[in-house]
Amino acid sequence: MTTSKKPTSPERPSLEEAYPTTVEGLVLEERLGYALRRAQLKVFKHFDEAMREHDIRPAQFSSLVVIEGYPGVTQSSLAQTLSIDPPRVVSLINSLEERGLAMRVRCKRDRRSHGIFLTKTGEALVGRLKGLAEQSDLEATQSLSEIERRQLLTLLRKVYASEEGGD
Amino acid sequence: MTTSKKPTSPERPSLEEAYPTTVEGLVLEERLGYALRRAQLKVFKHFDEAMREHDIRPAQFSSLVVIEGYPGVTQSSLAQTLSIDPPRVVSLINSLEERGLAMRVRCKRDRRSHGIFLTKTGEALVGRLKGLAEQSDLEATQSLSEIERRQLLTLLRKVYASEEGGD
DNA sequence: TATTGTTATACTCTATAACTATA
DNA sequence: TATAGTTATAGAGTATAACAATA
Repeated sequence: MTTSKKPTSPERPSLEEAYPTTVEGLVLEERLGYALRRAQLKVFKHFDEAMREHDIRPAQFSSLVVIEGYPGVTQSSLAQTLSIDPPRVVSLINSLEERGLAMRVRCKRDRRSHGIFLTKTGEALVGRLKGLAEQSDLEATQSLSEIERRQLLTLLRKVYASEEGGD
Repeated sequence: MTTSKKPTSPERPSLEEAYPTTVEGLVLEERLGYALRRAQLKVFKHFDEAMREHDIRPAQFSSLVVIEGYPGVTQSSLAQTLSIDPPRVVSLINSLEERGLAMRVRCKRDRRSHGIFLTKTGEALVGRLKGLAEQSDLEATQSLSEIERRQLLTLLRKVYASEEGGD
């Protein structure tokens, strides 16, 4: 319970000479957070490669897919859906708008909010991107069978979907 | 194959008025990268809370655990093990050394390299932290049964353990 | 007064290049 | 020359506070 932050003077280990060690097995591999981060790094690396030709970042892709599914979605709703902060949505939509992929349309009923829509260009691109993303996922998880891949997706959803108050 | 980057002038959607939409189901949820990121965010949030009292970041925790398992590990080996870059290891070890948790010992055989060891303080702390981390993982995945949790860990390891050249 | 979107800011994480000291 | 560690730096991603326009 008490904060053990007070550093004692470091005790020198008994041996005088450091010896290089080869790290193989790892207690760390029992930790879920570690496994999640490593797996995510791998999958995202593949994703980056797949999207490089179109210069699309993960958050941009996610935004495009949500806007496609919910044309006219507001920025605040998008922020909530992707669980990112409103300021991030601003630069995100700016980048999509500058590239002619999406556009803001002022809402007449409530002139504070903007609806976001895909342009024709954006619609064409997101269709292609979804195919690339799916292919990238498959390549990144070649070591899994189709059944295992579905199991993994189900388990991950079960983890993040369960809200317990804070989120 | 061709890069469809040339943005055409954005076509205004047919409707004049944007309407707020409620986002519920999501095609995005079929994407592995998205599910991984969301699950990781949740697990890491719990981890942060569990470690706040000791002011320990995920990378610091991982380093402590590896050093505990492999006393005298070199910084380059640690970088490789955690798949982070050497410059990151420097500031990481600096922070641990400043807090009296770990220390560099110059290797006599090859005076370029340092072996890293835990201090007595570091050893005591990492023992406590491992317990907190395990408890945090359990809390973050309350929606999973014990069997499902093991399944998830196995699947994740299978994903990131398979090297295919690039990593 | 509350809400949508925005600006400004800062802090962490990450990646790269260039330097040093040793080999 | 090659390697281990270091320094400096810059780019993402993320989080917060403060502000403008509108309700």
